[in-house]
Amino acid sequence: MKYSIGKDYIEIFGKEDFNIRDILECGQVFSYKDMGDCYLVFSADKKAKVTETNLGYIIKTNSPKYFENYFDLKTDYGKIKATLSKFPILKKPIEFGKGIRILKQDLFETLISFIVSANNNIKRITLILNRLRENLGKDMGGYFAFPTRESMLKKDVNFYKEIGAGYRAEYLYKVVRQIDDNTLEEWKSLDTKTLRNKLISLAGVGPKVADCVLLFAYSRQDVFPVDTWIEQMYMKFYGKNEEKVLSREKIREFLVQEFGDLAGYAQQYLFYSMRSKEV
DNA sequence: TTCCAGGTGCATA
DNA sequence: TATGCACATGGA
Repeated sequence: MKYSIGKDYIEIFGKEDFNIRDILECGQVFSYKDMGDCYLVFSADKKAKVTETNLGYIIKTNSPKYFENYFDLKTDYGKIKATLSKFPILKKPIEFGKGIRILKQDLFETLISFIVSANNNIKRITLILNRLRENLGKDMGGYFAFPTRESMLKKDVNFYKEIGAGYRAEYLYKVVRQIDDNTLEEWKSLDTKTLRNKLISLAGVGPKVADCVLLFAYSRQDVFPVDTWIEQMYMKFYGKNEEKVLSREKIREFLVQEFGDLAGYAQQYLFYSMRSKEV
């Protein structure tokens, strides 16, 4: 994909491998706002404004280098889609979500966000995360940064309950005490399996949340987050002749095996199309 | 009213 | 290793 970077912008040429709606609404991220004529994207303490143009997109931001990495602009999605399209069940999902790119999100923000996401709905997840930003995030003038671990350490369990986190309040209170400021960054050097186990050891992090953090923040593609939608997808395409429903762990093992190093991408196309009822 | 939302933690066998 | 249940909250 062709793009150019300036001091305060990135210009994307072409729309085949970059569709901001697909990217933001495919379920990998909660920190954005649909403004009608553009999207505002927030990550950690940074902001970008993404507007569609005749030729492609223009991304206005003070941190173009950061968002070049965030949007994973160096990866050739045409190639990934060509390879995955050989799987019959992926043909339609890829056509439907052809503009998806898997983001490289902030580690801490992704961890906290997906802990909040567990057994929750998108609307409420966004609400809780916005309250976190407004109460604990740095005022960046017009928007709030995602809270730092340090700012979250200052609050007790009650605070997290008051902003509507429900029983996840305990998890939030605990998790910021289980890691220090460098932990998540240091874990980057670990292999996927070891890293996954480290994540699962944290409060509020089980297999599904761990896989989401691995995929959407650590850029590990050899994972396959299995949730209610993927469960349905599995039953629809693979589980027809099975006597009893497989456990999520078994489904995960099968799908990682099936798609190998591209499992993460495959998952996102499938998830997006299932949730949009386009399969 | 009941069910569900991108599940996790814990007890039990 | 696998199964069952409780867990806050709000919308459909």
